[in-house]
Amino acid sequence: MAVSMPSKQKVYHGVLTEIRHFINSNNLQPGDKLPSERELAEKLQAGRSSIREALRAMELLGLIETRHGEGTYLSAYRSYQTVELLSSFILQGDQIKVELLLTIRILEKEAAKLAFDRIHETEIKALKTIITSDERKPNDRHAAFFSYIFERTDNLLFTKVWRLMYEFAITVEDVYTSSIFYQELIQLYVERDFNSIETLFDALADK
Amino acid sequence: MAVSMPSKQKVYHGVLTEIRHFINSNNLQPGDKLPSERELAEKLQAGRSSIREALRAMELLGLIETRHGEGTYLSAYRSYQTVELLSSFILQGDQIKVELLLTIRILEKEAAKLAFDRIHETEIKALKTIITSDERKPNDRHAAFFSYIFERTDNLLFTKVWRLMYEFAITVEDVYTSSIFYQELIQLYVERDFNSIETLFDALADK
DNA sequence: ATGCTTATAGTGGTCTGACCACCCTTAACC
DNA sequence: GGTTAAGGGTGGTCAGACCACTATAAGCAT
Repeated sequence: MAVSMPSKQKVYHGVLTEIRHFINSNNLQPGDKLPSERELAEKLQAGRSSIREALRAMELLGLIETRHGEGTYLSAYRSYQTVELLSSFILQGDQIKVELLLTIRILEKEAAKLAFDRIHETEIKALKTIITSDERKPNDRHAAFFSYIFERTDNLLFTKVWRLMYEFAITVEDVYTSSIFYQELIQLYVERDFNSIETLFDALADK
Repeated sequence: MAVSMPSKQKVYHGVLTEIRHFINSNNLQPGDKLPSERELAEKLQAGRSSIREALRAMELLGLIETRHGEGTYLSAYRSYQTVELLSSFILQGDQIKVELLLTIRILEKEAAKLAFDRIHETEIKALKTIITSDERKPNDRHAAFFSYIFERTDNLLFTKVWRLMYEFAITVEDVYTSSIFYQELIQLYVERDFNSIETLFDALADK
């Protein structure tokens, strides 16, 4: 019947919070350097192992990047390696692969619609250039095509979700479609036919 | 000019891979127990601290759950605490909150459409019960309502993405809408009016 | 036999100290 | 001046020691 505060928060959780605080109050940007592990341990009054547990978790989440012999840095984006490793944990059954592809298609469809008002002559020309380029592999061309579209949705979070899932997906399967599809989508932009976007993507799903 | 294999993979990365292997080959299910840290250390020929770094990373990702004095278990879902902590890292600006809400709305709209063919008399009755229940808080009612819908999309991944973002969102803002909205959506199910779902959600976005 | 209490072993949680491998800077050398 | 060597700082890893907590089993009283 103790009245004691639970307060059982693990040290590494606290460290995580402190590091975030440090990043915010010092206004650290991607690429900036964090204090060394030993320094953090002393400053936060914790063992170095606890600091490391927090740091490794952040690393796997793609929030930081550690360079042996140099230090720990705030990273801009999730590293590819991490995504691949994560995907191997999550993408185990065949069912989930189907779901992943379906989900990606949904996101791309909505992006195509969200960006509709921001795609005109200039953008259409850029999109055409992307799909006619023979430089890239099909998956990369698909990524470049939709990256361009997502950038015009004005929704960075939406874009990040898509990108994350896309990177998951290509570790296990192909995502690109027939080149006709891209051309048809572009054609809809040319004709300013918003409502047919839905239909175009639906046809893809039934394939 | 050494020919030596780089092989600079960190131990905790290897541990991660080994653990995944262990889970797969033993066909462990959510709720099952993992070997103890000391046992893993011996089995994988690694220090306990390296094991813990891998485990903590997995924990923050919501893949496992550790219970002090008991052991480590495969977890079914991400723990709430972790989501809250993660969100504090990611959701820093106001802009991203707007984007989050928009993205959630998109996911919910698509779920409402995906589940369309699986929602009839029985399901409609259940949905009505959920929104008339006064037991829950608005955010919980919203979650229950759409959880029910997402469960009928047959896309577990899609559901998980939504749930994750939803848990992010409610740590910083309200997500529920006016109760009229839910009733209108239900009405569309009653009238078997698929095409108006899109319109209904669009109206929500303009609000 | 049944139920309760209490020891005990096993588990995660944390810290310390010690090395190693690596990177960069600086000082010494040629 | 250019090259090389040494040192200090950093992450990477390990071993061992405690502590806190939980479940189980042993012992006790009823």
